[in-house]
Parts: sequence; C-alpha cells; structure tokens
Amino acid sequence: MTHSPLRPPTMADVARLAGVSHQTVSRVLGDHPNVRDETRARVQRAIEEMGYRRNSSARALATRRTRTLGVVASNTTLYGPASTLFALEEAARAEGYLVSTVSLRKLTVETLSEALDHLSDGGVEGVIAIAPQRSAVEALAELRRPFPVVAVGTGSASTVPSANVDQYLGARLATGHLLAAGHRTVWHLAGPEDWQEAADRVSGWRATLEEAGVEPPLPLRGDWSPLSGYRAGQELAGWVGRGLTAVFVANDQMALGVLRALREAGVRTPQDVAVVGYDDIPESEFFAPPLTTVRQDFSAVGQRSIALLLDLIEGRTPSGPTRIAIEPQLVVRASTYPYASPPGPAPG
Amino acid sequence: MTHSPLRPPTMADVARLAGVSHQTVSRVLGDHPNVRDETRARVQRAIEEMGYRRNSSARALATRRTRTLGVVASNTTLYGPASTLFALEEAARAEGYLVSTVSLRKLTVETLSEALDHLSDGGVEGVIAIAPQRSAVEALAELRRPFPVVAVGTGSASTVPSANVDQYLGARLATGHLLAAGHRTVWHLAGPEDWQEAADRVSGWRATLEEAGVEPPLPLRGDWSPLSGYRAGQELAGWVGRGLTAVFVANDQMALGVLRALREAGVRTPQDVAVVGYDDIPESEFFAPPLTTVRQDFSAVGQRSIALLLDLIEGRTPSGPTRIAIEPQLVVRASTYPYASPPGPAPG
DNA sequence: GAGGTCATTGTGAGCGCTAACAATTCCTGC
DNA sequence: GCAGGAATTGTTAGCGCTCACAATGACCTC
Repeated sequence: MTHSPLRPPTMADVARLAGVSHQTVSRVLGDHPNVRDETRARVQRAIEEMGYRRNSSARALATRRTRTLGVVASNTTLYGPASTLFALEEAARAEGYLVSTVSLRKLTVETLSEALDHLSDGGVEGVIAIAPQRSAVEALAELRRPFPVVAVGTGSASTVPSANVDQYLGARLATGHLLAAGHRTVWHLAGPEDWQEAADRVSGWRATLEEAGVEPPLPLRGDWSPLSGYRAGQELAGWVGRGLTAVFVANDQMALGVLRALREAGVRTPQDVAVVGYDDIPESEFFAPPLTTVRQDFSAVGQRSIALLLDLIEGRTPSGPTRIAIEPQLVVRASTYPYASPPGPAPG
Repeated sequence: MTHSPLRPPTMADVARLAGVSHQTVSRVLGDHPNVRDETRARVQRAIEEMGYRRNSSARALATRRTRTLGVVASNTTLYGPASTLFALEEAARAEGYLVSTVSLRKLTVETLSEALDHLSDGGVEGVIAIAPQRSAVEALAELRRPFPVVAVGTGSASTVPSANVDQYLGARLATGHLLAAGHRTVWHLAGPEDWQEAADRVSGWRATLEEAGVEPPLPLRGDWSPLSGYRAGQELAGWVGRGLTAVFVANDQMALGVLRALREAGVRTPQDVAVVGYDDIPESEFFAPPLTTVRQDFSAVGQRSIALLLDLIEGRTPSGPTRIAIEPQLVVRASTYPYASPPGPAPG
C-alpha cells in the first residue's frame, strides 16, 4: 500500500515521495515549462503511485475559479429543451467546465431566484437559462445576480445576452412552403401565449401571409401537448370545405394530435389538408403520415451560448453579437406532399 | 455603495461592519444556538447590507464536503432516461445537494472513466450512473473510483448498489394482460441485446408464456427507435393469420412504428392484432389507436437512489436494501381493447 | 464578595492549493 | 575559470472558511 487510506493524498505527500517541493508538483500538474524532464518524470511517477488527484476546492479557493457553469431548465422532456440541455453540457465539457443543473417545475420569479441562489451557493461562474416563457425572461432581467447569465430559448425577447434559433424565420419557411404548394391560405395552431418562441412563430406565419396578400385567419392556441393538438384538430376539421386546406402547427407533438383528429373526422392528409409541424422530433418521420416540419440545430445553440458565456465570464469582448440567431431548416415529408420521403433513414 | 465592487465581500468584511468577529458571523450563518438575539440581528443586517454570500470553495475546503453529486447519463432524449435525470436533480436539491451532469454519446469503459474523472475533478462526493447498457454496468464495477456510485436503469444486473423499476414484473403485467384477454400467444419485439432492461423484459414475457403452457415464439429485436419498430412491424404483419394476434413491444416509440406498419399492411389494431408498449410516454395516448403500455415511476427511482447514495456517502448503514426495486403499473388503452379510454385527460 | 457556572464571543491554526518572489543550479562565452 | 544570465527549484504568504479552544462577562450561590 502506498499511503494512509484515511485521507486522500495531498500535494505535499506527493512532493515528499518524489523528493521535491509541493510547488514543483503543482508546476508539473499545471504543465509549466520550466521543469527538468527528469524531475517531471519522477513527480509523475509519484502521482501515479499514490493515485493523487488535486483537491478541487483548494484549487478553486486559491485561483478564485471554480470552472463550473450552471444551467437552469424546466423539467419537461420536451424535445427542444432536453436536447439543448445535452448540447450545453457537451459544449461546456469541451471547454473544461463542469455543468450543474437545476430543473424547475415552473419558472417564476421566485423559483428562478431560488435556482440562481442554489447555483450561486454551488460556486458557478456563470449561468445559462433555458427560459422559453416570457415571464421567465423578465424575471431574469430584474434579478440581481453576481455572475453573467446567457438566455436560451427566449426567442426574440432577450433583454439579456442570448442564443436562439430564429423562430420567425422557421415559421416563414413553414408557411412559405405551404403557400408555394398552392394553398390559398394557411391556418395556425400556436403554442402558449406566454412563450416568446410561440409568439415569434405566429409573427413569422402572419408576416408571410400578409406579404402574399392574404388575410390571416385567427390562430388557435395549444399548450404543446398532443391532447391540445387533438382538440384544436377537431375544431379545424370543422373548417374543412370552408377554405381550410393547410395548417402550420407550432410543434410536432401538437401536430400528432391534429393528425389524429383529422383522420378521425375523415379528413385525409395531405390530400384534403396539409400539415406542417415544428421541431423534427425523432418520431415525426413515423407519424401517419410522416410529418413535414422545421428542424432546429440545438447543438449549435449549445456551442454558441457557451462560447458567449465564457467570453462574458472571462471579461473578453464577445467575439460575435450578444444576441445570436441560428437558422432553422425545413424538412419536407408526406404530410404536405403525398410522395415525399418513404420511411427509412434520411438520404445523404 | 456598501463595499468595494472589485471583490465580493468576505466574512471578515461582514464581521467588521457588524462589529463582531468573523467566527460570530459564521455562527449566525450556521444557525448556532449560542448567539445573542441582538448580535444575531446585527450580523444579519450587515449580511443583508453587503449582499454577502459564503464562498463555497472555502467552505468546501474547510469542511471537506462539497455537497455536490454527479450524474452520468447518455445523451438521449429517450423518455425514461431524461425523466430520471430530472427526478434525480430534484431529489438531490431537496437534500441541499447540487448536481453536476455529464452526458455521454456512448457508454464505454473509456468514456465512463473520463466522465468519472471529470466529475471527480469537480469534487463530487458521489455519483449516480444511469447505465442501462450491460457493458456500462460492467465497466462501472471494474473502475476504481474514490466515491460511492449508485446505478440506475441497470435492470437486474447491478453488481453495484442500484435503484430500478422491476422490468421483469412490468413485462409480466403486459404479457399477462394479453393472455387474460384471450390471446393464445404473445409475440415480442425486444430492445437491444446489450440493454439489461430489455433482457429483463424478455425474461418476464417468456416466463409468463411458459407458465401458461405456451411455447414462446422467437423474439424480434429493435433499437428503441420508431424506425426499427416499423421494420419489425412489417415482418410481424406477415405472421398475421398464422397465429399472431398479440404483440408486446419493449417501448412506446417502437410500438409507434409497429402500429404504422400494421396499418399500412391492412392489419387492424386491436381487432386483428393487439399491441402493448412500455414507458407511457406522453404521446402514447394519442397514437392511432391509443396505446396500452407500462408506466414507470421515475420520480420514485430518483428519490430512492439519491437517498441510498447519501447513506453511502455519509457512512450510514443504508436504511433499506442496496438493490431497490420499484413496481411498474399497467395502463390499459384502446390498442388492446377497442372501447378503452377515449382521448382526454386520464380519469381520476 | 469569592468562587463557580453558563452563555456568549474571540483567537489561532489549519484545510490544500497557487502566485509571487527568493534562492539555487546550470550553462554560456570570453 | 569566472561573471552574467537563464533555467530550475524552494519558500512564504495568502485564498475564505470552520473547528477547537481560550477568553470574557453575566449571573448565581453560599
């Protein structure tokens, strides 16, 4: 055995074994240039032998850097937020940072404030807030916080630095696609009013119609769930034959509900009504029929937002804008065009 | 202004303002009993005024406790793992712990080892590993690690302490339900071979059939994705009319693919073939038809596993078994019984 | 009013590391 | 063969907190 099993070995223990000072050990660990090869090797061997690892708390205390970032998320398994979470962690780890997460059942000023306190007590150097609800963004802006915060999923409503997929553009792609296919107008099933991204999608949809000289119908509202989509779908079915031939649904899960309601009402998709979703969840390709939808690059959101946050933490002038927009992409399938995409892996 | 904006205030700063020693401030913060009310109030006021917060690194160094737990997860947005992740964080936070996550694209000995190192460098006191793949459990067992580890999602294969939903029982519920409905036999679309939970579901299915005196057919294999379910569904469709009337699918997403393949083959569900899934993802209720499935209580998994981990960290004798099993629950819908559950919120 | 007890507060020594500087050793070149 | 500089190593002082113990003072008791 190499050392007392009671306490993990310290830098001084390693130094003693290697016959050097603790500072030399520190230099080896910190990859400092001015250490003789022979010495370095001896220290390495001692480290190896004792299974030594630096104590992160002591290091953090001395350097005033914890190399930890916080993430505040809501605890939904919605595809978008969950994907963003993973992308954030991966990007942060690539930069050598640890990520601590707090997931909230609902985002209010109180819960957000508690979450930031919890993270602050954990010593995070900065926080990414996945805050799609407008109220959360407002709360974020008014909270005093001792570290930089970057918001994500806030659509166009960011009063704080942010990285977002351009929802307005995504909605334009979806709506434009339907108009180009010959539909005279496009209905819209929107997400919750409180979500800025939902509002942005409404704006994009409305603007596209207006530019085409079409008076937009009144949008319906859902809550992202398949159930709300199903209910809206029943209502939409009642308008078939009275000018409704195309619907842009604000997410794929609601689109699933719409498809079911239409089918049950004897309405065929896409022959009678074309449907476009949003998100491109893995299941969309297997809906009946496979769903045309808008894909968002969450991985890019993660990387860009982490890069921005690190710039802010380290006091650098951000290398780009502090409100980052990422382009979404339209994925065409059979729900808008009967011969599109037979089931199978995407080509290319 | 209350203090130099350059450095956050320290305990000594607060002490000076309140006219006491730093130790008294520490006592107030630590809710020590022997502090005069008047003093306590004065200190509180000083803390408030300076916006003081304890430095977590210094605290961790002095107490040798970081109050941080690590979680290793794979970066899928699969419903089960993602739900478990949130449940874990919530349970840990309730106990005053911060949670740092590492999400891996694939779980191998190398990636797992790196993840544990990364967390170790972050000073975690223990780790929860969401390790559904058998290889990951094995890797976990052989890695030397300086802190306790509790595995989750490992099915019955836990060589380390663990908390799991009883997959064997879940499969029995599903299979038994189909037999009770009068089906002569039940086919099975299993998950990947490497997943212990998939294997446990196979065992439960097989045992139930054998007890009923039925020779189990050869199970099909999928990879959890809707696409793999679709392909298996096409194969299953070929057996309709030759004894196939019921299928137990190892997760809901594959069941979605199966349903579509059957529908395209002109096979009706549940009249020609009944289908049971597993997981009860939020969408299941809106499949065509709504899916009978097995629900798992991830929140319980989170709470129990965190409690177990904290017992291990604090050197207590665990208050319960170190291999915790949680009961799943069957949810009956129209995919096995044509008049079950009209769409709408679940009753009760 | 001396001695004892208790509640309250202060003091000093680390926790294990890094940063700044001091000391030493090793080369150069002439 | 020795000054001068660079390379290498050691020494010291914190980082901001908690713990153990010492000191103070208030309040009793006889």
